[in-house]
Parts: sequence; structure tokens; C-alpha cells
Amino acid sequence: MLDQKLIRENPAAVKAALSKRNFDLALLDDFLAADQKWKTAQTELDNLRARLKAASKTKPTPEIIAANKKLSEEIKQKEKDAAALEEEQKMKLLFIPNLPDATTPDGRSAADNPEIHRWGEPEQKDFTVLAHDEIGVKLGILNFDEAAKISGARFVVYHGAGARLERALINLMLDTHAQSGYQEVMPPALVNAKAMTGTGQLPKFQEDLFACDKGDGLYLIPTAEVPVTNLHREEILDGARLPLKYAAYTPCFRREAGSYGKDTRGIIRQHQFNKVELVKFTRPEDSAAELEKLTADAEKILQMLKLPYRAVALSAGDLGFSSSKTYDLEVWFPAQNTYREISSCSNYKDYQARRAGIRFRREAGAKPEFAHTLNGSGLAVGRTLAAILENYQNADGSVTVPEVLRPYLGGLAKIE
RNA sequence: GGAGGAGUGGCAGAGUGGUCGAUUGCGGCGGUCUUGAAAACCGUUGUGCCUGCGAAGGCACCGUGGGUUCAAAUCCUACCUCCUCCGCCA
Repeated sequence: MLDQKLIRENPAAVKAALSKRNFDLALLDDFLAADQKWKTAQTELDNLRARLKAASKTKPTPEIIAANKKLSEEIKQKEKDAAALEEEQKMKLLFIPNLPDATTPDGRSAADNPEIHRWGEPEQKDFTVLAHDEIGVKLGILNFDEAAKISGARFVVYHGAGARLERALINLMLDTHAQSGYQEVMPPALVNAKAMTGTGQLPKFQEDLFACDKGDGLYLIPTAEVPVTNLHREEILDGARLPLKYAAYTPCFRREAGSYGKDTRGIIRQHQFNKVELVKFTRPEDSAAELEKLTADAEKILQMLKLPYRAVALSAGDLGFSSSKTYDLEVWFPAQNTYREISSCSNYKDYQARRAGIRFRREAGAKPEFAHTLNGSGLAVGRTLAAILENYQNADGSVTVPEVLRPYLGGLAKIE
């Protein structure tokens, strides 16, 4: 969330920044009004408490007790009022998105996202490349009928070399990131509401999440960003140890509400998919440079796999709710003749840190400051597999295994 | 799932109704001493919110919520987490 003092003291500047997003500025005024109400009530409450506190320290004569009793009742009522007002103020604050970074390009939608650079040249094939799902079914490594039977739409069953390829990709990614200094972690895939609030999925995006309905308050994670970022929730980190870098493989679960009709074929948009995620905790002054490095670390996987891709910068209007700056990596899909997102790398600055209470101390005795958090896919595994099925497809319907993966597949060079 | 025990400041650990934001020790920071360091000694050392240009001041926080009371770290209650034992289980 944003710093409430910043909103109070510079409402015009905050509005100007938020107006670059697709955000209803009236919500900001709502917040300011609620904030003022709460502050007034809280000040009155503090004054009453001060009176009772002083009175309670004197000897308890009957008169004093009678007077205190009255005061005490007044305080109780005021406490309820103030608590309700604070709740309202906080809730409104949680619905205000992050401010776009100064370097985030202006623009209203994905159509306005400028391309930053391209890597690799899409191979010119002298045959028609089949879509990843079509070739996957033909090769017997993807099965959508079985998935529909046991789970429903937007699920897939991997078989044989397909299952093995998915696993190989996970290992390649984790091994590579470990060598780049990321600590591998394997977190739970079920988390509580506090964690979801800390990273910004709740309260606004509840309908995008799968939730357990047995009253245990647990949600299936939509990304490893949630458990890994919340690893340090309500902590004060040692500034000397920053940046902290984590890499995690987890399955991810998304309802994909509101994406009806989009990517209904194939494994591009599934309710459950695998992803390796990179997460960093940095000092504020380092986060911009760390975003560049994190993006490069994700790109490295695509380069090792020799998959053509491009990097785009998300324009302010296309930016995720909690992000201040985001680069998307888009891999080439020959059958669709287009680049599709395979990684999203973001600098959240102190937005998640403030929600989740993630702070650090520059040195012993220094005041705690909010850390900056960043994360990015390194990469979405299913989409990587899909990209391989298309980019490495041969005229005879076989698929060559990228060289870097072969050691993970017992030397397998071709799926046929 | 059952039976017990415990959650207090960076850590350890006192505190069982008012004078407690909290004794003390360790650690941290500053200083004295020393050529320097160690030791010793002295001082200092939590977080958040609000008012204020500032100096300063006010309030809250002893796992979390609710309750009792004029007054709660302290009593009651529910929940969470951890530990020990039993059961069950991959």
C-alpha cells in the first residue's frame, strides 16, 4: 500500500501519478475523507484516555471511581467508533494501487507497451508449424481429454516425455538461478489471507483465487511470489545481508475469472500451471538496478534454450496493481506468428513491503526502513514447454530437445 | 484427534490487579581508562500512530481477538503458534 502520509501531504502529486493508470481517482478522495474522520476520532479518543490514565494513578476514592467509571464508558464507545473508522480508512487504502515509476512509459493498455529489445531470430520453417497443443496431443505427451474428465477445462495431463520435459525445465531453471546466487526455497502452495494481503492479491482480487471453503482461511497460491515474499513478513532484516535473492518452483492456481474465451486451446492459460519464480528483497536505492538484473536472469533461461523472445516495458495503464515498474518477456510462438508473455518481472518498491511489514536496518541502532521487493517469472514452465514444441518442431512431426535440456532427459535428443 | 506446558523488548529472562513500556543479564551504540585492543566502569538503547517547522508532547502495543474491572502484561474466554507425551498417517 501507499504511504498514507504521502497521500495526505501530497494528494495532488499522488493523483497525478495514479491518473496514469486506469484508476478511479474518486477512490483517492474517498480515502482522504475517511482518513480525516478517523484522525479526528482517534485524537478525541487519545485525549479521553489520557484523562483516565492520569485519574487511575491516584488513590481510588469512591468519588474518583464513580467519575472514572463514566469516563471509561465514554472511552469504550469512542474506541468502537475509532476502530470502525480506522478499518474503513485502511480498507480504502488497500484498494489504492502502486504509483508508476518515473521510468514507466505512459500508455493506456498493452497496445502501448514499448519494445525494449529482441533476442534471437524466429526460424523460417518450410512447413506449417502445428500449434503446441496439436503437436503435443499427436506426440502423446499432452492429454486434454483426460484432464477434462478428472478436473475440467483449462487443465492438462502430461505424459511420458512431456512430463519429463516439464520436470527437466524446472530443474534447469532452478539450477541456473542457484548458480546466479538465488537461494532455492520450496514453500507451501496454500497460504493464509494475511499473506495474500501482504502481496496485494487480497482484498481486491479475491475472485481470481481458489480458496478452501472449509473455514480454514487458506488460499491456493496464484504465484510463488506470495509465499516467498511473505517469508519475511513483519520482519526487520539485517541491511548488511541485502539483497536477499530467492528462487522457488511451485504449482500456481488461478481461476482466470474474466478470461472466458481467451486462450481456450492449449496450455497457455491453465487453472494450474508450474512456474519458477525469482524474488528479491533490496535496499530502496538498489531496486532499480536489481530489476534489470532479475530480468536478465530470467532472459538467460530463454537464451540457454535458444528461444527467440522480446522484452517490453509495461505502460502505466497495463501495470499490475502492486507494481511500480514491469518488464514482460514474450517468447516467439511460430504457430500463432506472435510473441506471448512468458515472464513478468516487476519492481514493487515499498508497496508490498509496507503492506507486509517487511523492513530492514541499515546498521545496528538505525531506524527500520521499508525494503523494496521485486519478483519475476524465471520462467512460466508450461509456456516454455509450449514454446519448445513449436520452435523446435520438425517437418516430420517430431520435436528436437534443446541441447541444454538433454542432460536432464537422459540424453534424449528428440521426441517423436 | 487426545492430554499437558509455554508465548514479554535484538536475545535470554523477571514481573499474578493500580506507582509497569515494563527489574535484570547479554548483545548494540556513546564515553572514561589505554600506544591500541581487551577487561573494568559510566551513560544510552523497542515499534507504530497523532499534534508540531522544530524542540517537544499525547496515545497505543507484553502471541491475536473478545470479556471482567474505576484500573489488565497480570483475571476470564476463544483462537493462533511452539514444545512434550499418546494416537493416526505419507
